[in-house]
Amino acid sequence: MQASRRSGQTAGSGVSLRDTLAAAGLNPDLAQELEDMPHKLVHVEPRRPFRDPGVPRDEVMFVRSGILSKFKADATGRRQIVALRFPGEGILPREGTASYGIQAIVRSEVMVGKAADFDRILDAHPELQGFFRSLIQRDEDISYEWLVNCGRRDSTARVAHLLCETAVRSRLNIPDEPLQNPFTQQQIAEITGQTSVNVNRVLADLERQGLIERAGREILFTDWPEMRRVASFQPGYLE
Amino acid sequence: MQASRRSGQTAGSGVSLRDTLAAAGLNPDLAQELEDMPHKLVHVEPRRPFRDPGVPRDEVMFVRSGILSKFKADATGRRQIVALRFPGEGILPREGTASYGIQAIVRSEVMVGKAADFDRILDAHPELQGFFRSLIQRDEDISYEWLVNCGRRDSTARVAHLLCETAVRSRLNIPDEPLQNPFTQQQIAEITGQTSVNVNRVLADLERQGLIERAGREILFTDWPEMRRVASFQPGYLE
DNA sequence: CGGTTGTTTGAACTGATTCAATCTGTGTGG
DNA sequence: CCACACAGATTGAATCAGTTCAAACAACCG
Repeated sequence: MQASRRSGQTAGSGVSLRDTLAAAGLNPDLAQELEDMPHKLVHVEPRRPFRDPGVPRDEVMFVRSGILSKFKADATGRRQIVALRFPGEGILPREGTASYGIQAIVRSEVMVGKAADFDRILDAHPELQGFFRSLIQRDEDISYEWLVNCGRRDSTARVAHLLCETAVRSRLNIPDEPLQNPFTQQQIAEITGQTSVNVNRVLADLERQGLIERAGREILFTDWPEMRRVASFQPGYLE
Repeated sequence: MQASRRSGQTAGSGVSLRDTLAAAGLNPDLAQELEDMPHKLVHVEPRRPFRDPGVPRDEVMFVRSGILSKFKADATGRRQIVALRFPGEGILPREGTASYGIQAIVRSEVMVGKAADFDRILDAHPELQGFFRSLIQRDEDISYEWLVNCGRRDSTARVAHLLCETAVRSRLNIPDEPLQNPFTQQQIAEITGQTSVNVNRVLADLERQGLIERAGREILFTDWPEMRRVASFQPGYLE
């Protein structure tokens, strides 16, 4: 990672950690120090075990490209995806074991560092705490919004809401730029708490209603205001 | 609050902040310092507006008795409760506005302090950060479990799971001690993402199956192992 | 007593699941 | 270049879990 200090570009493609942190308001020197932390750059293949539930989660992760998912399973083994991490987002280390596992949605590049190294930097710079606290609060807000989504919205709104959130978190220029939909219908089902069969019908519905157009995995938002209304999507919770 | 320094008991009933923090592993001097922070002791009436969504949340809260809920509403106004706070738990301040509102489930005593005062203590004692980080992670784990609950479990399991979690978080001695059920059926519906009518049928079902016995608001777990199985309740996520 | 809030029950309806089959696109090896 | 395998998408029919609407009932309280 040392090479990056001069060029401003780290090895591999994707989002730069330092730039992301700086853009989020962090002191550039601190951002640099975090980027210079010892770490591996891991290429994660989609839908293969990456981190299992119930094991210690003593790593910091930063997504440079692709998408990671946190998932749990109920007693009968049905999977529920409980959180996503887009490029520029990360997963903080935690005490003890994590109840959730981690898998990639699509092929992803992830920086993985040791919790011990991360904590050392955190201890040396108390002003980092407030910064990470507000990142954590955003994640909390997203969880709450997902709970509303699963608990209170009908199947169509749930899928529409996920598409809206995905578009915004992918930093798309909506509605001009099409969304390269990263999810299989099975994954959308695992996020929105339904079956893939129904997701398929809902997507067809959304297209029939003229809210989206699909070409393969590509989704174009042809009526963004109406899409937001159907999804009851208020992007405020994403900041 | 000064009076409490000597007696170890603060004004009003309920859980002591200092004792709770100390029991959670915090240095007793720090626990005392947090307890001595300027604050009001507020009595919150159930199901009346307490804190509205969309306003700044520049307060720390600590629940001494009763139960607080965080709630959101979808576009059509249907409420979803996204988190609960039992005695000994709290709500941390946050930057900007909160997307959720706060209401009491039952009459509650809540210590309410200013974020500025709280942050001052936090800044003076960096070792507090790790402590609060692990509290936040528990809340995150609970959110994730709730997502699994809403997304993947059927109506019976959802209600059963909530009852199990409530019993454990109330620190009951299960199954001997009966749970003084704090929720109306409407509130259970708002937590588990269904209608109060169905909650009523589910509760009747659970009783018919011999998993619980009800007397007014009191619930006795007559077959705790089977109850846990039906709910697929693994209390690990509560620590 | 009347008013309010919460619980219980019934009947009709509907959104989503389940199961199963078919279709499509993509990659692989012969 | 074709045959085959495989993962994902699509469709239909039957079923069912949970909603909706409406009404009755119970408990509590000033």
